Parts: sequence; structure tokens; C-alpha cells
Amino acid sequence: MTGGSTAPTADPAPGEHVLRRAADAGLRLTRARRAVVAALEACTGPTTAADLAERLTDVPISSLYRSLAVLVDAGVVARVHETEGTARFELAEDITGHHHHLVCRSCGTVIDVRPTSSADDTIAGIVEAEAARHGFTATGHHVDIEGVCAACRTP
Amino acid sequence: MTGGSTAPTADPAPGEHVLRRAADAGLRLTRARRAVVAALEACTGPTTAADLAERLTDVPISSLYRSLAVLVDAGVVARVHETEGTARFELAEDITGHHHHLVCRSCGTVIDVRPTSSADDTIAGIVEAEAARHGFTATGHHVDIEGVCAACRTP
DNA sequence: CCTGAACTGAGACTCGTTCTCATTCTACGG
DNA sequence: CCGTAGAATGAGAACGAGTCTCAGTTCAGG
Repeated sequence: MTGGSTAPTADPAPGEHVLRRAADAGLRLTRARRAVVAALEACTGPTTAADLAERLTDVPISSLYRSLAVLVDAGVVARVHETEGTARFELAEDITGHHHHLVCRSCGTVIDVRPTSSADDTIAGIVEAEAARHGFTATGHHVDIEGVCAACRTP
Repeated sequence: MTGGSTAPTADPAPGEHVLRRAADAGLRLTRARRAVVAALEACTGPTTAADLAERLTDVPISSLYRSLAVLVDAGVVARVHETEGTARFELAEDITGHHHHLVCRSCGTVIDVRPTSSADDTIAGIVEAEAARHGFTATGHHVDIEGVCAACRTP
């Protein structure tokens, strides 16, 4: 589902696309869902439900989780599990384009980075070969880069 | 911490190493901890606490979690978060060698795959460049390959 | 073998997430 | 523009993974 060598569509405001695709999947475009999509669009990386809840004070927690689940089901939002216990959510890769994650070991922030297409083609090739060697059919890959961000390095 | 271009030490039975390193870190080598290390050693990929509890019927759940936490702290066990909500544990990469994860979308099984050192050097190079471009100092990377295993493909 | 500190075990507890059900809202047909 | 069926909401209960507490036990050094 998350493309390996898929060419990313680099449009600046994907919110409308997301809502349209959700509607096409048979979903109603309610206030809560619009708000969730808008909030995800405003984030620079995968975000926790708690963080979203903080921004969306008028969306109760149960609705927030349900909206996220529905959007994940419709394929427009992805659920990602890098960090300690809590789930993180972001717009699906075929909307934002394929990307890797840069995770700060110190503050836990996660930001998206777009690999150059040649770099990602290289990785996709390696990944496919490894999968094949173990009898798997690869459908995608995730690269998480662990490191320390500029802000955390300088005290 | 999880090496990018680190050359893996490919020894077949790392259990002794693990226990020695745990002892060097000031830990007591108790029955529970030995059992946990042995169980992890017997697995072919990252394993859930529930799965370990099933194998280690004589280790109560609170002890199991505590032992895992202590071993993670000592740097001999790694905590990994690929799948739905629950944490998975495996021996640290500097014991088992650097590896990627092959995750079956259908049955959820995770198996370790060792990249060839040239393949991993290539990936490490790409990763480092991406990190640098965003002001990060990369300390390691994780590659998760999503796919369908041979068993799930054939009904 | 003795002692103190580290560790264990049972269960209470926390917190992220999901479920339930009565009420409300959306989208569609008229 | 309005009525209606059914999808979606909201509040809170419920659930499950993981953590904490504390009295009792075990390990390792002397």
C-alpha cells in the first residue's frame, strides 16, 4: 500500500483530494472528519491522537478515534507506530507522496523526508530483492532514520 | 544505536554473550532473566510480550515486563514497534547483527533479514544524506519491508 | 554461611484505545 | 426546500497492554 518506487504527487494542499477520496469511498463529510483531515494536513509528520485532540478541542476523543479509524479504512490516512506505545497518524503516502521518517531520539519528534526518486528507487530495488529471497512479495517499505535533531544537539 | 553500516557478528548462539553483557552492566543473572534471554534467542524475529509469556509460563507477566525493561536498559534487548499497538522485543542489533524486518500484511509475522553489507552500506549512505539535509545527526536506521509471505499467498 | 541489596510475584492501577447506545446530523429523493 | 433513512456523533463504560507497589525471596560478596 505504501509505495516503494511510486512517484509522489507533489501538490501543496491535499486536503480537498483527501475529502473527495473519502466521499468516493462512501463516507460522509462531517464536521469532525473535515477537522481531522485539516489538522493532519497542518502537521509536518505523523502525529499522536493526543496531539490531535489538543488541537481539535471541539472533537471529543471517541469521535476523534472513530474518525481516524474510518479514514484509515478508506485508505486516506495511515497509522504509523514508531514511538513508545502510542499510535501516530498521517495522510496516506499516495496523497503526500512516499517519504521516510526522521525520528529524534531525544525529543521524539518525527518529521517526514522525501527521498530523491533515484535514492528511493535504489532502496526499493534492495528491498524487493531481500523480500524475494525469503519468499515474500514486497508491497512497500518504511525507512525510519534514528538520530538527533539540530535543536536537541545544541543545548 | 542500531548500526547503519556496522558489520554484523554472525555467531549462532549469542545467549551467553547476552548474559555476560547483562552481568557486566551490573545485573544479576536470575532465573527469570535467563529464561527471557533464552526465549528471545529462540525467536526468528521480534516477539510480543504476550507471545513470550505464553512460552514462559513460569514467569509472571509483571516479572516478564520488568525483565524486558531491565534488559532493554542494559542495551542487550531492543524494543521495536512495528505492528498494532503491542510492543515487540528482540536481542539488540550489536548481538544479532544489523537487520531489516519483513512484515507479512496478512498474518502479521515479522522475520529478520540480513542485508548484504554492500546493500546496507548503500542504504546507510542515503539515510545519512537525508538526515544531514534536515540538520539531523543520524545514529541508525530501521527498514521495514511490508509484503505477503509465501504461506499467506497460497491458500 | 550471613547479610544487605537486588529481584520477584500478586494484584491494584494507569492510560491509550475501543465499544455501546441513545441522540443528532448528513445526503438524497421528492 | 423539506422529510426521512441511515450514517455519524457524544458521553461514558469497558478493555487490554503495560507499570507500580510492597511484602517476601534470592543472589552474590564477605
